Amino acid sequence: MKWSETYIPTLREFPAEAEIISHKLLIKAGYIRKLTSGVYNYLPLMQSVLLKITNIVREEMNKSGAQEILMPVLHPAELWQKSGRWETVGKELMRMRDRHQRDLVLGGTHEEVVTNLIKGEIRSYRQLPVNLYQIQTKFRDEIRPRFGLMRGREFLMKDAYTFDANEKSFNISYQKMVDAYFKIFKRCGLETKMVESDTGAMGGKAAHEFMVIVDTEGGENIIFYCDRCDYSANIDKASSFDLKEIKSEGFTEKETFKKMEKVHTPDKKTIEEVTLFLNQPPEKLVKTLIYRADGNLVAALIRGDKEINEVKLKNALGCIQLEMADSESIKKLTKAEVGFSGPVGLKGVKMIVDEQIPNLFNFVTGANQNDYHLVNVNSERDFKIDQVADIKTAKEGEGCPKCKKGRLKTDRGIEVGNTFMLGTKYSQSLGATFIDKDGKEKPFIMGSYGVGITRTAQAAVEKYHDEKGIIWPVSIAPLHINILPVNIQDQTQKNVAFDIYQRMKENKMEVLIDDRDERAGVKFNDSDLIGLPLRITVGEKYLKKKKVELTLRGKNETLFCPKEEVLEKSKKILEKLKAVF
RNA sequence: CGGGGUGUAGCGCAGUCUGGUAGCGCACAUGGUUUGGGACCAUGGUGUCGGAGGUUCAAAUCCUCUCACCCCGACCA
Repeated sequence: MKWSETYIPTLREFPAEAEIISHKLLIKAGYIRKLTSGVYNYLPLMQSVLLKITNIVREEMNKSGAQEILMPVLHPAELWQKSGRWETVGKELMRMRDRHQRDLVLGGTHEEVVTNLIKGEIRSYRQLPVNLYQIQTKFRDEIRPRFGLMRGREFLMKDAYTFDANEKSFNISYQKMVDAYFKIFKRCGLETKMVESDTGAMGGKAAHEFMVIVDTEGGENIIFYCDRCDYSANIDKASSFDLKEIKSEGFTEKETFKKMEKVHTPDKKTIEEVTLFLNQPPEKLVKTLIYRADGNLVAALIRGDKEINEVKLKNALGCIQLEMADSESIKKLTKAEVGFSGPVGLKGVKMIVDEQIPNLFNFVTGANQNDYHLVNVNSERDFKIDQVADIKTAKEGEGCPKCKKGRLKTDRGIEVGNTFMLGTKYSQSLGATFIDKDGKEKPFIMGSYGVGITRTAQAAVEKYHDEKGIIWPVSIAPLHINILPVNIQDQTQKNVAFDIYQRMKENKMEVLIDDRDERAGVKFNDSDLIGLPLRITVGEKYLKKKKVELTLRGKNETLFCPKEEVLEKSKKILEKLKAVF
């Protein structure tokens, strides 16, 4: 490829619209351009990267026995109504109407369509298992698209769906996908961590996410892992136990119930204020948070030093919509300002408490009266608990729920893939069944598996860059080599550069030649910016000695070699780079 | 949806408070000098000032409405 004939619109300045480094670099280096919020054009270099990634995905999927298909983007609303997701997915679902006023959906995932596809056609357990996948554009009406391709409204995704006759077979299918995913990301140059995750609107029994660990702001997800065993989970799933509960006496061993008393706490609303005022540790306080779950008010209780995890709360309540109640509703319910809510005497609401609460004795709560708190409150004696559940957010340093010995640590990650154990949620709701060995009709056991293609590309940039630009892993670099004649006006330089270029092309090497009549600085900077792994500099300095320079992107060292040997040398270097992945 | 902010040349921005010829840098075009890390000189082209309405002799500037985009939060298959 000649640079002069390729659309690579690099910028001198960082774009104002981008926030994180990978987004800035993709725009500056001429890989992507925004059309509208969360929607991007992929320019030639980007398209090449995406093809590299999809090829890797395709190879590994095919190896695992999956079959590639292509399903429609446009779905009838009816299917989504049958599965229930017309309601549960809510506003993220991109909806539209046709000229007959029929509701349609722009697919953001294809469980409904794929289930419908095999329904009635796969009738026997003998035809199972089946794994179908596609690589296709997906639509999600994100509330706030951001970070370029990280959270777009339109993006490329590989999605796969498995159908099995029984749990045993399903577990094998699931493991195959997990193995394939580790291979896919590894081949893309990305180490990933597999973490337990919430199933969300997807439904099903369990789910995992594949995270690229980064230490930049691009890592949107907080993941927890144990420093002793292999436990790891994302923030919405991670559970933990509190070391304090075990260490400090009085929390687990029964204290004697003290008499409940009302104390005057003027203007002390926050945990911090009450803690200071009453000289009690935050662990002795209990927060009462009023939520609205599918329209009904719910009181959620949690220890003062913990944070509620709304995903966990939502799951525990089994509701679709969950939001903090507005202050008017709270005042009406508690007859007090927000900040003085408490469980004692609260009527007409479901009382859900975190699993730590039943172990607490003689704690402090709001009194449902302005400027008053209650001390020495005890559950069951002073108020009734309707439900106990883990509804708190895990914190770094807390105990591992799996091995009980290690402590939890945190990392920031970019979710590049996910896998869901769907069970029979979709096969049942859409009536997709087969006849099993025993002659009985049963719903398929399903799994679904996604890889964000565009997100993976950006995750690689977020992971591999320096102050000058992108440093692509060789396996997904748009091209391998950039030949840079320092001064294209110089006939010798030009001839040598083009000679190398021609020979490399004849050898099917992936090569770009910067044949632009630009000054050296511009070319060097652009070369670093677009981030091809190997640069071959042809300049006056060393040409006199019949030598050209080989420079690895991201490394400072430069190798000199006679121009006759550059082809072999380059091949060797690239082979070595490839071997790393 | 709530809070904050921005829309002026291809890109980055000034000008808006205090109404009076629409600017700067980069990029672009032509000519020349230069040529190993974002050159220099000269000349030149470039705008519905996001849109609509209003106030005014006069609006990028003031008022009303509206659209788009960005950030924080809620949300996230």
